[in-house]
Amino acid sequence: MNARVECPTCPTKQCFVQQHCTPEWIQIINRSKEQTVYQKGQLLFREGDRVSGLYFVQNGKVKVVSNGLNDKEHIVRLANDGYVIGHCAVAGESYPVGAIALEDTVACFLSNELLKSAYLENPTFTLAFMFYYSAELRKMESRLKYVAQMSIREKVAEALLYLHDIFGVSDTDQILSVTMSRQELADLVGTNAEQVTRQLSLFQDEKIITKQGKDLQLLRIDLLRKMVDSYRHGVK
Amino acid sequence: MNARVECPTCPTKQCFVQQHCTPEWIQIINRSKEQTVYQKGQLLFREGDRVSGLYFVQNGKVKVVSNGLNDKEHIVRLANDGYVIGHCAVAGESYPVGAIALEDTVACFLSNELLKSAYLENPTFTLAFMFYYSAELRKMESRLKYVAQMSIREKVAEALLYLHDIFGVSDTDQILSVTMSRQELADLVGTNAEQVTRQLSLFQDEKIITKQGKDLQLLRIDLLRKMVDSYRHGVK
DNA sequence: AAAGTTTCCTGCGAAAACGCAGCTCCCGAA
DNA sequence: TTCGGGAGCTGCGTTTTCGCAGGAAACTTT
Repeated sequence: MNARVECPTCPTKQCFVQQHCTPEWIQIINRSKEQTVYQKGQLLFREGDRVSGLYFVQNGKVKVVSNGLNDKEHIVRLANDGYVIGHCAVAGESYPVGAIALEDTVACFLSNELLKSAYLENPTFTLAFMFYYSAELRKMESRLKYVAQMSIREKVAEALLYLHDIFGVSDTDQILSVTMSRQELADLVGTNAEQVTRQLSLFQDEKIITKQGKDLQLLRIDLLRKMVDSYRHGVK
Repeated sequence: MNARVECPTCPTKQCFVQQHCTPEWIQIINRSKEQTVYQKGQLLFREGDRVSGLYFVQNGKVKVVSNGLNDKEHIVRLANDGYVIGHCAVAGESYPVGAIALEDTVACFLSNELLKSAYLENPTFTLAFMFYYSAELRKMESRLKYVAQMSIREKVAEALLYLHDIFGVSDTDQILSVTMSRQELADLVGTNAEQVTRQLSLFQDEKIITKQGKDLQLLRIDLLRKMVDSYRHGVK
């Protein structure tokens, strides 16, 4: 097993703790945090569990899912290194979603009690969270619009761009840094695996993407973006 | 015209300013705020405008919209008394959405500069915003799931429940406190006016709702909730 | 390398959603 | 009371999406 990562020397620099807490608080949080290694496919928490704190992704990839109709799961959002999972909650609330590791992942758990004190003694920490949630809200509103009005073709394009935004691509050959099954992609955009497959095949015919084994290479991100952008500006 | 409403005596008790700022800060904000009366249909701000602060709805109803394909507008969210509109933004950002009064509305505008000082000197004010945005984010994630996977029937049911949650109904006869056109309902759920009309007619046939002139009376909220809940728990 | 398992691909009929077109109803103005 | 305009309603043909089913490909296990 890997050694525990200590906050003061954590390489995940975008973590709010490192960015916005005083050195003393970084030490306090480091002592109190619960660091866990999750295997691919393992649950960080389950839908319905009592919310008792927040998870900070130190290293890895996580999907946040919610169960819909017919055991169909809906991917609510995806998280990469430095992202926060779980919402700040008032006492007694339970998660409306579950979180599952997409690959081996290290996450740090901070309890609500600890966070509460940290909020009050690190004003910019709180402010950072406020801005973070506000920004996430905006992104979500944006996605809502897409999912509500776009065709399957546009939805799949949007999903690829979303993966690109969150996880990025390899520097050299534009291969998406995350591997998702057709079903997972479908769960992300709200359709079924067949439609996703069909659309990806079409994109491949059009030389917009190429399949490299299980991975996807984005040849023409500009065209993908155009599909969604033309939409965004009301001109098709 | 109506007289200006002063913060210390404002009847909208759920406003964050009144709830979480010190008396001195309530005075400061009261002096600095810009209070405006918007006529029904008037814009608070336009999509693309530079973000320079937040709008607090003192009294009225507002829809936050974003333009999609073919001039189709998408209603991102609805706001009632005490709700906050506009996100906290980093410098230079512009609104991805516009806001339009659904009926005559009084809103107070606070500039980013003022808010910044208020945040730093009223810790619980900041914390309240953080929780607010977090809660809104959760709601939005939930709506995203619905909109992504539900049938038109379920979407319309969800929309009625959403209106019920935000604006409520008259105490005596369960008539929705807000009047929206078929087109606006369609913009809310991401479909077209015809489907909404059809579905509302079906609901009326099933004695789930009744039309009272332009208004809707919700006879069986339990059945509407069941449509969405059964969905939520994966059992149809 | 062969067998087994899982994921992916694709054709096709069924179902849902769309959107036009024509009609009715409601409300305000003359 | 009548007229005109706008919103709402609904029938129907078209398009899109769905989802099953059968086969191909890829990955695992022995």
